[in-house]
Amino acid sequence: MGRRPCCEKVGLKKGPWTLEEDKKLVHFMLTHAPSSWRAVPKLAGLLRCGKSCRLRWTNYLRPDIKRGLLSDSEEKLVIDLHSRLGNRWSKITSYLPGRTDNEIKNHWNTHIKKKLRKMGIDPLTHKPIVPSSGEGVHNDHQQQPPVRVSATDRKDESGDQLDLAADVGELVDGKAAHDFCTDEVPMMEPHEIIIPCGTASAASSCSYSTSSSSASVASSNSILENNKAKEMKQQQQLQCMEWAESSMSFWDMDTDFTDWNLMFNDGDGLLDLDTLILN
DNA sequence: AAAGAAGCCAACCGCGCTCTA
DNA sequence: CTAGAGCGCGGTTGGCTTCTT
Repeated sequence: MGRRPCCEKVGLKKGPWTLEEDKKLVHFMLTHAPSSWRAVPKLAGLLRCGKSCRLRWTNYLRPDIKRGLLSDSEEKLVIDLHSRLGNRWSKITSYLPGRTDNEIKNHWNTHIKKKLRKMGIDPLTHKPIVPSSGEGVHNDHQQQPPVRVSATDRKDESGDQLDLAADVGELVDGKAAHDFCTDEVPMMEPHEIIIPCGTASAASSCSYSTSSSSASVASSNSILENNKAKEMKQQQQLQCMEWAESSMSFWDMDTDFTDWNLMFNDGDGLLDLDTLILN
């Protein structure tokens, strides 16, 4: 039995998003609390599939996204997390507030991999590359990459998040033992602790989690739909609407989206939404 | 200045998981 | 218990930009 496509592909637009589409999606997301992504394009007046909308929102349009190059400390954190988690980008991203899994993944593939190789570290295994005669610089066959755990295995990692969080804390404190040579990849110093951009009250008061880039509105909503969370939902929807209303002035001004980077990212990559919104 | 190569990243694809009826 | 719907995730691709010759 073949899997049905996520939506009827006929007549749906693909490829790069236009300014108009972005506007529609952002406006919709800020003014509604959609219960399913499937319904989003229809309700927002977009000729896109729900999946495409979710991707565009989570990877590009979300207000709490921190754009621009990863800082050194972020990069170090990614490297360390990758050595522990492997290619579990969403997991890695959850430790980098404001970053998206797609962004981290791209950055890993285009920058960090090269950097590590240059430093003599195998990006797969995080072990020093041992040049062997007759073969390339890689010794992938000698070292297994971080074990990719199955979903069922992941269930057994119930304490994973907390344990790793503690590890990251240790990492920040410089106490953790590392799989790779710390001489070559300096660890984070305490002063390098990243202050989540989500501390901007505007972003954090909204239901969009800043602790996990993959925490989409949909996932938030699926949680919120839970009876146990109804009360929270009402509260968060109110907060979200407050944010939306206050921020809608952006859209009323015939906003040029190219200015968004400036709006949501200052030179340090830290957001100052409070200032922006309150003004 | 032009052409080709390399780099980069947004977006797509499809699998697997969870939830629900 | 089962099947279907929907979502999240990771891998891959396509096309634009920048660099090199």
